[in-house]
Amino acid sequence: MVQYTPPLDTAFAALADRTRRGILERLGCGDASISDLAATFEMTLTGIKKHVQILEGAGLATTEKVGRVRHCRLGPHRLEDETTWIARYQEMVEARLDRLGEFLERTKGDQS
Amino acid sequence: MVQYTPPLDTAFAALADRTRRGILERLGCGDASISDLAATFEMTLTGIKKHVQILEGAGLATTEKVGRVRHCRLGPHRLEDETTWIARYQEMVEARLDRLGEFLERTKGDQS
DNA sequence: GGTATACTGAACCATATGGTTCAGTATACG
DNA sequence: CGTATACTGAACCATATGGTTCAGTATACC
Repeated sequence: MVQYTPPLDTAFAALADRTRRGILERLGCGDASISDLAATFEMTLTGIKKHVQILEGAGLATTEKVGRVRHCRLGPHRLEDETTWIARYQEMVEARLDRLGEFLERTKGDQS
Repeated sequence: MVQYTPPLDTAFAALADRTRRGILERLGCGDASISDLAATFEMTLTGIKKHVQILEGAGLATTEKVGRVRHCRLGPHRLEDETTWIARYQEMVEARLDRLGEFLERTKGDQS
């Protein structure tokens, strides 16, 4: 079995790390180099590079090497599918609560 | 250092697995037992139980043992913080694109 | 050309993750 | 009481993850 990893997996996994979310927030304030990020998050260049690669793999960051510095920026992925999935989950939870409320409503006058 | 795991980590990590998302979708159609889920996802009871525990830890599912069967249902967590985080990310990406567009607009007439 | 800077890659390490098996325990039911 | 069912827990396993160090390579700058 080839066990293809679905995009939702990679995006959610990328977001499941504090440091990576931090990097994205940092990039929201403007582009940064690997060194910049390493300084900000007190981590080795190699460590930061791995995180950036994961973000890149998930489409949440893009990088471009200019001279000896690699510039990192946000995007291009907008997390549409992830948003949709979560919205559906929220609807399901709501629906469950609605059914519960309905049940309570129905049984309220039913007491013998 | 205690290295406390932030809630966003656990929620996103819980969502980063195909099987766990499948379980949540299944629960959206109605409560299910461990055995039900094991049959649906062709996995051992133990395997399913681990996934359910992770979902429970993330607040995405609740379970209650009645007799010998454990009933699993959705909720209570509504993923509000996760939604908020993603929305902020999306705003940042938009803002980045806006700045880029603005830059292109500004330089368009600037050609020597 | 020589030196400092910025990154890269391989190797390594500890721990986490996603799964299994197998031997229980607890409940239901004839 | 005996047996089937439903789950649980411990042990184990392979691989992934999140980090490091160290030895490069490539670019910038005097």
